[in-house]
Amino acid sequence: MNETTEDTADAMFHALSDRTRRDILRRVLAGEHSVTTLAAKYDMSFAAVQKHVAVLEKAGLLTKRRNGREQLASGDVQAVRSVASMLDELEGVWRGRVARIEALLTEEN
Amino acid sequence: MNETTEDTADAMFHALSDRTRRDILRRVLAGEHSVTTLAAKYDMSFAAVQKHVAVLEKAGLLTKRRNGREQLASGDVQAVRSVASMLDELEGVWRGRVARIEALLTEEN
DNA sequence: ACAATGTACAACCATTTGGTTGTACATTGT
DNA sequence: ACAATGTACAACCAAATGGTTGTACATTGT
Repeated sequence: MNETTEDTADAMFHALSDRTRRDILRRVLAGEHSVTTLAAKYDMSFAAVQKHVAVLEKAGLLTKRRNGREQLASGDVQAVRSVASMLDELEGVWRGRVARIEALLTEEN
Repeated sequence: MNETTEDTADAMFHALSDRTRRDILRRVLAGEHSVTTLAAKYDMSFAAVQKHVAVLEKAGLLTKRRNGREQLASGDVQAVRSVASMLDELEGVWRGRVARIEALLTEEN
């Protein structure tokens, strides 16, 4: 678990901790959307939505590509999976606990 | 996706967005630890660690049980799995995108 | 050439976060 | 009875967060 990994974990979980950002991520995982198109869906300023997109982008959960004057955002499923695998690691720790308890119980003495 | 679900998602992802809290969660998933035992592991005040434990508890990722004057904290693997399933849902959205593209490509016309 | 569109970013503001110290209180051990 | 231990919580503080408005700038359409 190096430092960089923890930094990106911080960024990813933080990005996912806001419901507007999770909703944006759902939309861009389903297909490309321009920032303006996304902004139209929410009851807040364009700048606010643009910031949310930037947070998702910094966390690596979303990428943008230029198309004329539009910025098309797309969800990065690989990044989503990497978050899932962090949780798997946690579940693995728990399984270790259970395994140790089992070992104690079946120990012959 | 009701309101309460989004609230707990907010709380869980937020709780996971701090490396100290993820570390605490790892420890308590591996086995019960008192708050004081946990606090000893980190270079910060007892109160700070106690707050982190409270955040994890509020998010439902950890439960406490009293044992004399100690509070023994234990990780809730079910909660961890529920976070994982939220990510699965997101991945499902992405798979839907791919499926739609595939359908378009194999469409006969 | 110029207006309209799409984006980025700065400056600002209220609230939340992550830390601190100090205090209070219950349980335990002597 | 009293000291030590384990916990909770309030009050405080600096920094980050999530929102706003305003400005600047590139691209497109007429």
